[in-house]
This record gives sequence, C-alpha cells and structure tokens, in this order.
Amino acid sequence: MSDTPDHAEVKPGGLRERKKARTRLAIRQHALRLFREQGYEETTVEQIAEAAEVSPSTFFRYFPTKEDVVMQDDFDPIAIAKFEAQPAGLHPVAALRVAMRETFAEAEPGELEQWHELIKLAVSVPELRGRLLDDFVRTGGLTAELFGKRLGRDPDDLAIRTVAGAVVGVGIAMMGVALDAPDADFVALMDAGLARLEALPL
Amino acid sequence: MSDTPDHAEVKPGGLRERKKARTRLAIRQHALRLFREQGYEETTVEQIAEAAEVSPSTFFRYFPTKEDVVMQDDFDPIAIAKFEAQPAGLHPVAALRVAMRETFAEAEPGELEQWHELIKLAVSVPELRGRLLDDFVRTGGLTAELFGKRLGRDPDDLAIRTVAGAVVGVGIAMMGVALDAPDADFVALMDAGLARLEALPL
DNA sequence: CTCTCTTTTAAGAGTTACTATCAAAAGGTT
DNA sequence: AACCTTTTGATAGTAACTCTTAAAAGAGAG
Repeated sequence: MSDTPDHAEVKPGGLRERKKARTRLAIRQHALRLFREQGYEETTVEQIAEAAEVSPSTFFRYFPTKEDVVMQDDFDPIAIAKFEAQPAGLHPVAALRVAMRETFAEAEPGELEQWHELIKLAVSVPELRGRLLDDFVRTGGLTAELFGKRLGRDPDDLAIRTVAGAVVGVGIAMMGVALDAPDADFVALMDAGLARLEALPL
Repeated sequence: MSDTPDHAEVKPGGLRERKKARTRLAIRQHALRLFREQGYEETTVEQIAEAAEVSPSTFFRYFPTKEDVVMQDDFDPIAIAKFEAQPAGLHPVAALRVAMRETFAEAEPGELEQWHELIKLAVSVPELRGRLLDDFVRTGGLTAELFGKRLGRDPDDLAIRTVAGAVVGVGIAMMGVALDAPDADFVALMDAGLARLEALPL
C-alpha cells in the first residue's frame, strides 16, 4: 500500500527489464520467421515458444493472444503529434496527409519494410484481418477526436464522424489495392485517396 | 456423372428440406436467445446444441463457426437489385441511398428489429466485430464493382475504389454512432452520411 | 556472501471452438 | 420390402487459450 516498496523496485535499466525486452523480441522474431516460413495458421504457439526457448505459458504472458504478436502499431503516437503540429487553418484531411507523409518519411527503412510485411500478412489471414480492421475503427474514433479538436467542434458531430469514417474507409480500400498490387506504394496510395476526401465539406 | 441421379433426388418441397430449414431455424433462435440471456462468450456451442436438441456436430454442419449463427446478411442481394434498377444518370452514391432506403422500407418490422439487435451484438463482441468488418470489406469490393458497372469504368479505378471505401467507412462510423445512441435510426444516419459523400468527384 | 522478498517462469490440468471419421438412423425411390 | 442417399450422432483429436501453483531468478539488506 505504501509508495515505497520494501524491496526489488523496478529499475529502468535493470537486468530484469533488459531480459524481458530481449525475451519479448525473441518471441516476436521467431514467430514472424515461422509465419513467413510455414504460414500463420500452420504455426502453433507451442512451436513459437519452443523456437524462442520459453514455455507456452510465458508466450501468453508476453502476448495475450497469438494475434498480438503480429499486431502492434508503433506509428499512431508519432502521427498524432505531427497532426497536431500542423497549422490551424489547414483542412483536417490535408493536415492528416502531411502528418502521415512525414511519419513514414522519418521511419527507418527496415522498419517500414517490416511494417509492409506485417500489413500483407494481416490482410491475407482472416483472423488477423478482423483484428486489423478493429484497429482501424479505433483509429477512426481517434481521427474524429483530432478533427474535432482542430475545428473546435464536438467530435460526435455527425459531419466529423462521417469524414473520419470516410478516412478509415479509404484506408481499408487502399489496403485492398495494395494487396492486389504488392509493389504499390501504400503511403502514396493513401495520400492520393485522402486527397479526394478534401472535397468533403466540414 | 449422369444428370439423372439414380435415387433420392433433392425435392424442393420434400420432408428433408423442410426438416433442414426447421433445424436451422431452431438452432439459430435458441442461440440468439441464449446470447441475449447470458451473453455471447458465456454461451457454448454445446449449450446451443442441447437447447436445439441436436448434437454439437450437427450444429457445425449447419453453421461452420459460432460466429456464423449471428452473421448472415439477407439484405445484400435485394439492395443490389434495387441499386441496379436506378436511372443511369444518377450519382452512384445517390443511387445507393435510394436502394438502401427502399430495401429497408420493404423489410418486415420484426426482421428490421432483429437486424438491429444483431448489429448491436456484433458491434459489442470483439470476435464478431472483426467478422462484421470483414463483411464490410467484402461489401466495399461489391460497391466498387457496382459503381464501375454503372459508370462504365474499371472497378479497379482508384477514384472508384476510394469512393467505395469511403462508403464503407461511413457505414462503420454510423454503426459506431448507433451504438452510442441505441435509439438512433440507423438507416437515417446512413442516409445522411452518404449524402455528404455525394460531394466527392467521380 | 547470504538471507529474504519480489517478480518471472514453467508445468499441469482444464475449457472451448472446431475437425475428421465412421457407423447408425431416417428420407426417398423402385 | 429392398436399396441407395442424405443426415445425424458419437467419438477422438487438435490448438488456443485460462487458472493455479510451485520453482527459479533478480535485487536489496545485513
């Protein structure tokens, strides 16, 4: 109950934390490798655990579900900051475009590449696809909030929610396009799609 | 191999077919009742099977997954026909609005009510939500095709896919709104949202 | 270094959705 | 009644989780 634990407090750079991070990374990388080699559904959690040299229970302590190994957005918070940094007069969708372009431009090459691979995996596996879209919906809510803040309006305003929904829809559609044409530049597609949405009144 | 089976052909009005329909209905209704009473996740397939007086294996013969008991659109084919019946000059989104309004206007009151209940269930259960959105994506592809046909253009045209995606996105957003405000008229919301999309160039 | 507290991990058993197989039951035809 | 086909149920098995519990390992205090 006290705010000064008796013993063994969590040190930011302690062995414990480092080991945890290493274990997490190991599980993730072995999982992704196995998914690549033999497919998502064909890979069992047990195999992943074995490859990463941990027990299945440990796997589930790090990732609540098998899906979570694939699903984790690291881009959201960065993109949000960039969005909010745009000049106030800009159309929200325009601001979003700039934020998105900047975010991906700054990402490291390997990171972007892995992100593409994950997207492809997520889109092609039904189980993951559902989850991916779930994330999209969350993003839609977030978008509505950001738009509302920028315009000084209620984020529940129907017009705002409609446009935010359209943004999400374009994201989903472009993901489909990217699936059909694997070499397509997803960021460019997204930018072009969003450009059209700037015609929407707000 | 011949087109005249030796024995036991499928007669449209035979006992077999009627019994199958009855079984299917029984499973579905008992499942939905149990979901209502004790929640989706809390209800096991075994319970449903027992309530419907069939074996678990039979349950899975009728519905490949537990999710499928909830998920089944009966409206799509009707709405498609209505969409294609609209005059050619109309903006695709406008045609879609008319088709949607007519489809729901013709639905029987009980049917619409049950549909609302299913939507609410689907939106609130993560597992079903994923599936619902998957359906939405399928609908997006369908929409792009219908738009393409109507405009005499390639359905893979980026503009068309973008607008179709926006339609889907609005659907998702309005579903969210309907969740927040349970008494809202989903059809009216959808119509209002789509109205805004008519501003998009095509 | 050792004792002790805390966190992390492993092991085990159990639940549930789903698959596969195969024999029994019921529908339908001759 | 004889016979084929479809439907059904029983059984066994897999894999993703969940829960509980005890061992192992990190970290501070003496």
